Amino acid sequence: MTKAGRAGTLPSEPAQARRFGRVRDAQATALLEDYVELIADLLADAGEARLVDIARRMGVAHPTAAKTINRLKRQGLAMSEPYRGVFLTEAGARMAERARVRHRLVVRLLETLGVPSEVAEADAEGMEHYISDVTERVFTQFVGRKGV
Amino acid sequence: MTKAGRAGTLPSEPAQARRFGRVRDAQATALLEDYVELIADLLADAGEARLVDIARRMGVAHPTAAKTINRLKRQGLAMSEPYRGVFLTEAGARMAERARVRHRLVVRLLETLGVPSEVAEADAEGMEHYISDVTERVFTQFVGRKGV
DNA sequence: TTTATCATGTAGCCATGGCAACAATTAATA
DNA sequence: TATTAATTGTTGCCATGGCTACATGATAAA
Ligand SMILES: [Mn+2]
Ligand SMILES: [Mn+2]
Ligand SMILES: [Mn+2]
Ligand SMILES: [Mn+2]
Repeated sequence: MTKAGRAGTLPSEPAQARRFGRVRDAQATALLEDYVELIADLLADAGEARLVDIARRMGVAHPTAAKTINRLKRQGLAMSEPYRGVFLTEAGARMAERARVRHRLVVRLLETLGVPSEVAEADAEGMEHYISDVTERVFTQFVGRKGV
Repeated sequence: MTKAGRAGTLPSEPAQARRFGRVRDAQATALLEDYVELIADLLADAGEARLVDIARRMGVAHPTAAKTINRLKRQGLAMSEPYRGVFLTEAGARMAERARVRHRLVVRLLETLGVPSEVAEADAEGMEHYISDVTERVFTQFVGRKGV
């Protein structure tokens, strides 16, 4: 037996496996997205993105930030000379821009639904990485229809 | 200089660090939540939760699932005897229930906004772990007002 | 121009979460 | 019952993403 049950709430095995696989993929890029987004913001806002500032804003020790930045460089998303600040490649800048758009969209969606700004910012920082293109379009429509 | 800029889009340093810290915390428990939720579903649906089935549904190799289940046991969320299926402790069952509620809520919210069911299920699998209590309440209100 | 401070780099440690390969046990079938 | 198949366990590998401690380079103060 053990196979019968009551046709429960479980999705099909391949479908569920696919979903969890997509979550793993998204998780793998989530941190990189946050880094390039932050670097872009620092460049725009302060003219440079220093390791110390990146580390402080991410809330991690500086060697942790250094390692992640090396990973960005290996993946062709960032560049830097020793003891100089960090810059984004074309690809990095594109990723940052997409991340920024999605970030602000999710914040706006949450605020439109009535979530307080501070909470919206906090929750968006996690949620933003798991939104598909389809959902992104739906969100855009919704915040357009409602708030301005 | 380098400090001036144009009072840009950046949040305060401590606020931003706090947010990223919360994201890291949520990420750390995300996988555990998915496992206990799946185990609960398998128990309800098939009467037992076997390692093979868990691994297949998670889309990972069985040693990967075995390691995660050991972690669940270490954290007092699951129990199992060698070569028998996996069960949840009180704490594990509670976590599963909360995960299940949030999962379905996020799916319903997305569907209510007009996201197709299949996409809603996929996106919810990632988003669900980053929703604060406040946002959860807002979502509940919203789907209550709208849907049904 | 020394000297002190600050920023960056580097090494090594740990836990997580993937994998493949092989061993041992349990269940199914011949 | 004996053999085969399936399940579970175990080991060892890798990359990621945290940390501390220490070395080195650059900047600011004395
Ligand atoms: Mn983020
Ligand atoms: Mn962001
Ligand atoms: Mn999930
Ligand atoms: Mn879930």
